[in-house]
Amino acid sequence: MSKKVNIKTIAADLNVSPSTVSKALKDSHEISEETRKKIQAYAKYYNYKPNSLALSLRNQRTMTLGLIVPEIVHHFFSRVIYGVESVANEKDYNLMICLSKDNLEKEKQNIEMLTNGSVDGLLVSVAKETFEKGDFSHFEHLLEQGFPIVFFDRVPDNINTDKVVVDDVAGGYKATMHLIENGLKKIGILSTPPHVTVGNDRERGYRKALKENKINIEDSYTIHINEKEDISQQIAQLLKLPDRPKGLFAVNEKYAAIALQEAKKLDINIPEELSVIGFTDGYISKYTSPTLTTIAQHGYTMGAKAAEMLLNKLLNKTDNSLGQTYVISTNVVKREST
Amino acid sequence: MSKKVNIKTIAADLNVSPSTVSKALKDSHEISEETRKKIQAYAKYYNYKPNSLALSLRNQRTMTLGLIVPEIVHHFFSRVIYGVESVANEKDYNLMICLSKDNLEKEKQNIEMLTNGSVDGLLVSVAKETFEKGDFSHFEHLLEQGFPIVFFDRVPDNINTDKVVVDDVAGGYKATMHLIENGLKKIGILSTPPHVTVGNDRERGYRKALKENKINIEDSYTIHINEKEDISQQIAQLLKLPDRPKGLFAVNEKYAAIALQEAKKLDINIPEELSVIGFTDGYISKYTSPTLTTIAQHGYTMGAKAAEMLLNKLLNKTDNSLGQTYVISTNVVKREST
DNA sequence: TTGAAAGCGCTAACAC
DNA sequence: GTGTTAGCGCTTTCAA
Repeated sequence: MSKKVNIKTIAADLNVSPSTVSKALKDSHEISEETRKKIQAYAKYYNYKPNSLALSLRNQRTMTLGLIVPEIVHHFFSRVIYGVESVANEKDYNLMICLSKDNLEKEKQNIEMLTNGSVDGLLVSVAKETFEKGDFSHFEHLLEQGFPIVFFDRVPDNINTDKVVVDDVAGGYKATMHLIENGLKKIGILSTPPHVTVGNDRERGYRKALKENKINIEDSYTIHINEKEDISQQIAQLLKLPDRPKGLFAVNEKYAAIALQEAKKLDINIPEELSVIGFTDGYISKYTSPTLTTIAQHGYTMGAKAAEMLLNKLLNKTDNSLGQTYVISTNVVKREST
Repeated sequence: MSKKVNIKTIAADLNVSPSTVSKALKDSHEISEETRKKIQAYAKYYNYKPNSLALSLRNQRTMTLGLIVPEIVHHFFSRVIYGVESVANEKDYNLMICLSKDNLEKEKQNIEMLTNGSVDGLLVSVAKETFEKGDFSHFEHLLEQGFPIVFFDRVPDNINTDKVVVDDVAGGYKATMHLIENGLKKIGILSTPPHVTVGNDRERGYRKALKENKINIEDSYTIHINEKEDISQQIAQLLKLPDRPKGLFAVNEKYAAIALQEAKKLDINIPEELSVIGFTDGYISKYTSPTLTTIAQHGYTMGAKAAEMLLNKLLNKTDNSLGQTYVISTNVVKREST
């Protein structure tokens, strides 16, 4: 390993002091042109790079943002990451991405690790388990300390902080309206258990649309999928009802795709006999057959917006207007399944 | 912001010296039980966390690994990340993930940033553009310096370094053999342009299988997809041949999924009239209808293995056996499309 | 125009 | 058993 150059070694080799080198490298006018050129040439030749650790320690800022997501094998979060990354890079910020794997303990560890000086601020989408257990102490602690943090997508309800969310209720409403506008009245929903807020909100939108259109809400048309059991089978049950729905709103892409498969097995034609609409940022959706109509979630925009809010906090330290919430609106992307 | 506690403030508040605090916090036997307890209690109460920047600077190691991937919106890379993460976490290493977006300049920037002290070692899957332009200077530079680095999946050919790869030739061979074993002889391939090594290698495996089985290689059965044009149309052309193939090997999941869609449009029954096999780590594959038979790429294993190799370098500094290559073998995952 | 010194937060060798 | 000091790599007063 060719020995690593740093300011001190440069100074020694050139018989000047470290501070001279430091200044010369920043083109300071305090240093004579001659010395400056000499030092810069040397630094370039030996490929000097300032040590970012030392810089961060010195400047008390790391120029990196922390990002905690529940998972990454998920097109939506991948898109979010892209959004965050673009905005951060523009301002010369780097990104440290951590996975909570929807696990409370892991989330706490991530927080711990990231906030020990490694990052200047945090972007978080909260783990499922955290909601289930209702333990937000790790976040509350950070907020008390005034640590800059912006939540997105899966956000804690009772904490007053900056958030970026998708309007899930409106999304569910739009999805259902899309089916209603296509002349359907018997509309089912594949939802999550109630504690998953996004699913719950989308379901509220669904109910709202039905009510507004004076369509009776048929209890047997609502399935709260239990992911610990066979998903296909739970969906098939709905499709096997003697008076099965003609339209189906799935609160995520996976359920929608499986519904398509099950419909096929049961020889139900899509969209003729059953219209299906999903909710996501569309990845599988384009490759199913038929392709899937969905509610676009705009992950990229969400990530970009969240990063923007965080950077604002970091750069204009002045305004500490807490608890802003930015809502990303959704829209229907029409494909073949409706 | 409640003032941040550090060793110095603790020392001042407790009227001891910083080194006493430091030692007490590490349960050093040099410190009396009484003082130790007192300091530990204080630290706990005020939620003291050692500053990782300072630690890294001091210890000359960051306990974090850098990971550069071309993209993240890709199930395969997501799986790789999981693999890396698991292994790294087990050894208390953190992860810094960067995206090159298949862009040479971005890749160079990432390398620059990560190797300025932020990470102890690097895991890289090389950008497409880097291969196209053949500029590996940024990597060569690091290797000269002895910076620990392990390449995976998309690896530079002419650089003697540690690598983890999938046996793409064998994978292509297995995929083709799977079709042949199903009694097919007219087998087409949806491949990439030749400069994409993974596609090229898989295609070589395809040819090998045909040759070994004395099946004539029909030129019109090989499509080198140009992604800048309409992919569906290029695939449809193959399916519209008067004497179209009965089996189809797609070198990635996307082409396979689109082939399924096009076949459907042309009323070609799958798998009765056409068998399709893809190459990937399966995400879309499970949700198409019919579900797609694929060659499993084992992204998780690849990530885990790469991380393991890197950590080995970092932890047992002794053996610097350069240029190890670990090959991950593939296997057929049978689903409905064949 | 240049350099010495202090300090970011931490630790370890070496006093006391 | 506790404290002093120096140093990881860098910058920034302040003095020369």
